[in-house]
Amino acid sequence: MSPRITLADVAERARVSPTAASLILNGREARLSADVRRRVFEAAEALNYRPNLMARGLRMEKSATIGFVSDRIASTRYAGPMIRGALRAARERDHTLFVTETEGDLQEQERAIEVLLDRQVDALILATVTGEAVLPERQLPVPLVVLNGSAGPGEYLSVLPDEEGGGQQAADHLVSLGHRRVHILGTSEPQYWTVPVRRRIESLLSTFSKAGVEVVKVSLERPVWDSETGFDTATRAVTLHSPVTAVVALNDSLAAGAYESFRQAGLTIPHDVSIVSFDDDDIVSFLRPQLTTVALPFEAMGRRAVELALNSHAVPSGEHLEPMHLQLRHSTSRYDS
Amino acid sequence: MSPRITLADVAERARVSPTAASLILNGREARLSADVRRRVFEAAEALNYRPNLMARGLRMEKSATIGFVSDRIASTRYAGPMIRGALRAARERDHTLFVTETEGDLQEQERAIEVLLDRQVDALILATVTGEAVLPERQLPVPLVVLNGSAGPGEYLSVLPDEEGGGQQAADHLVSLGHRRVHILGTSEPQYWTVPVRRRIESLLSTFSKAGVEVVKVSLERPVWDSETGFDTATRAVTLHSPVTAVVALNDSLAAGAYESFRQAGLTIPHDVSIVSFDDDDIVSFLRPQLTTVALPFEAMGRRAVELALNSHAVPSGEHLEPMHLQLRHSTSRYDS
DNA sequence: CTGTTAGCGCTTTCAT
DNA sequence: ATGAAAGCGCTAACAG
Repeated sequence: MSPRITLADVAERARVSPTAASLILNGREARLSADVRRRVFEAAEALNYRPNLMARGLRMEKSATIGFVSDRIASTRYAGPMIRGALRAARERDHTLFVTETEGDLQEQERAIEVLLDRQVDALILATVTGEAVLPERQLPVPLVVLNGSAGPGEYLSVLPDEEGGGQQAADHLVSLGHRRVHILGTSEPQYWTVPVRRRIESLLSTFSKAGVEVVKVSLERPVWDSETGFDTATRAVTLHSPVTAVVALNDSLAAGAYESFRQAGLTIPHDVSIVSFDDDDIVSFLRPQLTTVALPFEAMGRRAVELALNSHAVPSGEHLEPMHLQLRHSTSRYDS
Repeated sequence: MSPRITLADVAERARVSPTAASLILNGREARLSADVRRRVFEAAEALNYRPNLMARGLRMEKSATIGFVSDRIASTRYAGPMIRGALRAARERDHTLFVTETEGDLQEQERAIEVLLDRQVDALILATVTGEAVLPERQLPVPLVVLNGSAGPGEYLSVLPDEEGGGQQAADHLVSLGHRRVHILGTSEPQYWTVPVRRRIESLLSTFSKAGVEVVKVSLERPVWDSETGFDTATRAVTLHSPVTAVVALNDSLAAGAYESFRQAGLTIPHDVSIVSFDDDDIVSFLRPQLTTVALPFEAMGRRAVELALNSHAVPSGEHLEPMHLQLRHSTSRYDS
């Protein structure tokens, strides 16, 4: 009933060739006469012409489309901001995102990539929430950027938080407040560490060490960063050792557990114990006093991923680090020995 | 360097016409000889042929694509599960999702819809987090389903949580536990109520009323459902009135605030006061004792939205309600008068 | 400066 | 049972 308006219709109405119409509507009309231009625009307007992007894509061998494949999108709050950042950057560049989720299944990842390539995406973004991506073996016909995952040895582009800078900021903050004895909440055996986690921990350790601050270790009961673990382990850290004056929680869930643990132990934050954390998860809004934490720059990372994906030719492969920022709130205070 | 393998290549290698190859690879080969079939499959396999979905879409005037436009995707945990449900349903049907975010900007919504139509999506899903969608004025060339928003007077399809059923479950639960005097935390002046909210509240009210349970009203200080409000208002409800034995929080954030409020008032959950809530937000995992809450069925809704979108011809327009489910946990107990 | 022609890769009449 | 040819809507060579 509503036959699609095509470029041919516009051209006909403007009494020019499709070529002219195409040129003009795409702003490459330097040469066309003003009168022709006007007629074309008028016709397009009158007919309410909209280009068929599939046809254009077919012809140009470019779809103005990016495939975003994520391991998890719903079950964590990480994916949302990454997608948002990617979406914004894509929109600014007149690209649209195909979004898919693999649910951590490698075979599904392969399948998703195939399908997206069949759709002629111009680039792929492989986002992970775990920090570790498994890359497709084969050579891809389009650029791939790994988002929030280390790239491994290949020639891939990857975008990661600058964990080293983040760790340093957290540690420096506590050092500058005069703390001399701290606990890092969430450390488990090194074999469990993903690359980003390792960087975070090592940066913390090295910064504290340089400042001569003592780090008290309490090994995790389970290598899981949830609030239960935070509760259990913080309790032990407070119970079993001569008191630390500050703790660095390796993520906000651990910190939330620690809050509860300290409350039950009768310890006041930040008066009795300071706490600084990582991630700046939404959940921190429930904590009182408000948690000082080093934010994971997910939105910026998502944005960066599409920027890189669309400029892969002009950009060195390897890791691209996005700065982390300390969110100063109210869970830390000066330690007066 | 790697020239795309086309159907023509496959046909050539199998020494058949493109027509035959197409027919066979699409399983409409009833007529072709077994030998030809074998040759085609072999050739496709050998060349690792993959169809160009843009070309197919152009020809078939069907893209096997759905446009998902959401007002908010990152800043709330609602969108994630809806997208996941939609993603899963789409995948099962060999469709791919374009995802966009409008950030609540109506003009951006129009723009997003235009772009998706230019991309020849077969259907549109308009998801909201607020519960209220503003629909495009004009007649769309493809089916549109409103996700988590009431559809208004138009001929649209919409998917909503069954708030009435959810409200009833929450109220029935408290009634069955013997509570006779409850507070509904989060009610503000009716002019602030969105359609879903109104249904939730009215269902609560009517169920309590039928059971002869007294509902204590405390008007909200601000019409905002966050934990601060929950804290403030719960405090007042406990302070200003003869004690209620149970509260229904209209969402989990309010409940979280109430938890803190009750704790400070020296009230134990569920011993002194029972609390049941709505949403089953991730944040509830931080609450102790664990919160009994009526889950919003977002994933099922997302799934349903694509099912409807792809079968719009065979389905009555109007609202489609997805059941809500009470998650029984540990924040309620029997009231022994 | 402008228009004609061809072709992106696919599916689909329509002949054979 | 099989293939030739047309055409989806667009843009890029190439002529004029």
